[in-house]
Amino acid sequence: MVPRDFSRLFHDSRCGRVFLFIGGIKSMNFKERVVKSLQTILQDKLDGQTIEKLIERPKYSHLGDYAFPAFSLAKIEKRAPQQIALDLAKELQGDDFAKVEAVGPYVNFFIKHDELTSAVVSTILSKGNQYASQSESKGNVTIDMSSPNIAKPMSMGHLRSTVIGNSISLILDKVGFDPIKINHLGDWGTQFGKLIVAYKKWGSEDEVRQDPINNLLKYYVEFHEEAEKHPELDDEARLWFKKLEDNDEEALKLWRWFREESLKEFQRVYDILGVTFDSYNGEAFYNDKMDAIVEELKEKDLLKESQGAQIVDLDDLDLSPALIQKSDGATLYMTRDLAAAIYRKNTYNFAESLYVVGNEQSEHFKQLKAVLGKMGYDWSDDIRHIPFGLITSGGKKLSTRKGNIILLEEVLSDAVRLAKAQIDEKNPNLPNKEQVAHEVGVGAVIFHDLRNDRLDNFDFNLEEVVRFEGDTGPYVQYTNARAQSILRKANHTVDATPSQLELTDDYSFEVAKELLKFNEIVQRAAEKYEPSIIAKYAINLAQLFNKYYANQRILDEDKHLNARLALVEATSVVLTESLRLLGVNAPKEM
RNA sequence: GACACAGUAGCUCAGCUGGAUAGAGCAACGGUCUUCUAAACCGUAGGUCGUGAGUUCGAAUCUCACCUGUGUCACCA
Repeated sequence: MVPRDFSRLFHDSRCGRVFLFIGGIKSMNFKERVVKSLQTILQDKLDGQTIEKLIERPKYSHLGDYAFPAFSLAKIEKRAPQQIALDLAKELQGDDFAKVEAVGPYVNFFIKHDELTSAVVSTILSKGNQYASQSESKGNVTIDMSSPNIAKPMSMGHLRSTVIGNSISLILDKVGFDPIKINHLGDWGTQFGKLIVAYKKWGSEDEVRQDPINNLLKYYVEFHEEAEKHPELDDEARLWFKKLEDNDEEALKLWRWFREESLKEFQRVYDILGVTFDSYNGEAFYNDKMDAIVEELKEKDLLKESQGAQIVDLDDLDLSPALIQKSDGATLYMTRDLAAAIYRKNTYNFAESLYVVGNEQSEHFKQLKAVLGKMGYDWSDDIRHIPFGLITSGGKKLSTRKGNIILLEEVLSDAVRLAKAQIDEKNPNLPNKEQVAHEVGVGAVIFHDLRNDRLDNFDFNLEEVVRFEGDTGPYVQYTNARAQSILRKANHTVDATPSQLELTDDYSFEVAKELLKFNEIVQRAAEKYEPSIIAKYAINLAQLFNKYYANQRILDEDKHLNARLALVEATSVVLTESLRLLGVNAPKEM
């Protein structure tokens, strides 16, 4: 096993050979090597940048590790690309590659297995979980995420925002940003008028104390049912919300109580998920900042009256108008988000401001950006809506009002229970069963949510969500646990000198090539705010490692033992780090 | 109706800025545990990439039209 303070040990014991080590790292850029060798031949025809853009990674490994298509040269030279490829391959023979071969119109480059493996593995072992990290500081990024509504239980819908936002924060942190996670709680609005009315009519203090959220929800659903028959209830609700806004003592007291009880329950779910926040400033927090916004809009001559309401006209941008103030003078969602955006800029001076909110609100965020732009804030360009797809149940949209919800906490506890049953069956002597069951069950749910493109809609299906086989979180965790198990059994301190890490078989080579890709994977995930890129990568790496594991004996006492163990260790580092970036734990045993 | 997002194997989905034979997982069928955790591995079967044009040496990928699904479209968030 590699000791924890491995990197220090490495440098101390090998300072005499630092140059050699640096040489190993430099040669990590194999693509560059391909570009350079082509460039020396093609100087007058194509520049380096063009060549680099043309280089691709073949789909099949029998076609090499990098390939150069000769089509664009064919145009320049007016010759058949097949012929050009043949000529190029002939010229490129030499020590730099294991093989350079023309196949049809392509020149295929084969990297030497031992060279690539040892370069990648030594780099990973020396950097540990800092592999693919960037230290350059890129500034603050606020992330608006989770944002459940007070007095309503967290549903699968909130899971998406929470888990995607959390993963994005981890990914951005890895590439050098300072994420600030903001839970913009839905703790204000007319629904509190409804809730107060419902509580006063049908509720009891005892009930709320016993099971706050479920009973508050019950009142809320009941209100909507009754209000269909008795519309005057809505007027009553509006009245109570007005009281709340006017700091009426009874209304405020109830509001505070509902909020406090709700937060306690949310916290329980966040603890299960392992998610923390830097701010819980929700809608209510901006209450006293609304007038200033309305004033500012007025001053900048952006407000217009329309049908009794105050709007900002966005016709010139092909957007429907942004509603700032209702005809009764009350402010709206948009107004609060304007206040929040400005407050966040002033408080955090963000480089980017992200909103992890469902796709159905994309229009709203376009409007928000547009209004901020019209207000003269050039940083409105730094505001980004990170949308995600809808979760449905039985093909229907989830609606708190109609009582059609999937309780997040129930899903999580089901998942943990099933994970526990799995452990009892497969590994009954495992120490720490409860802890591992928790990590595996919750990991399955989180991973399931992150493995697909954010924007994909999906219909909820418990069996699907808590599956432990195939393309799942537990599969990745299991792969890592097997790797760890080997390292435990080996009881061997890995020597990370590049010359001690050379492997030549195809299975290990495929693993090493995948490990090499981690850098650009992290980069792409950060650029696209897309955790699924990491999740897919983790599955891919796990698949390749499992093939290696199934086909090559690792714990054999021969001269390559150290190299094989080093590859296992490096794989475990990257699998663990991939899972961490998704917000999933990687138990060492399961 | 307008706008947005989507349509790839029976099901759930990959397929990066266009490139060589369209890939995984589930489900089905068959094989692999005296050897490093079988939550795994190997094999078989399964596809008019919604439809039709266009751009290109080359299109699942880009453009346009159409069809289908979902969402949004002024006092909810």
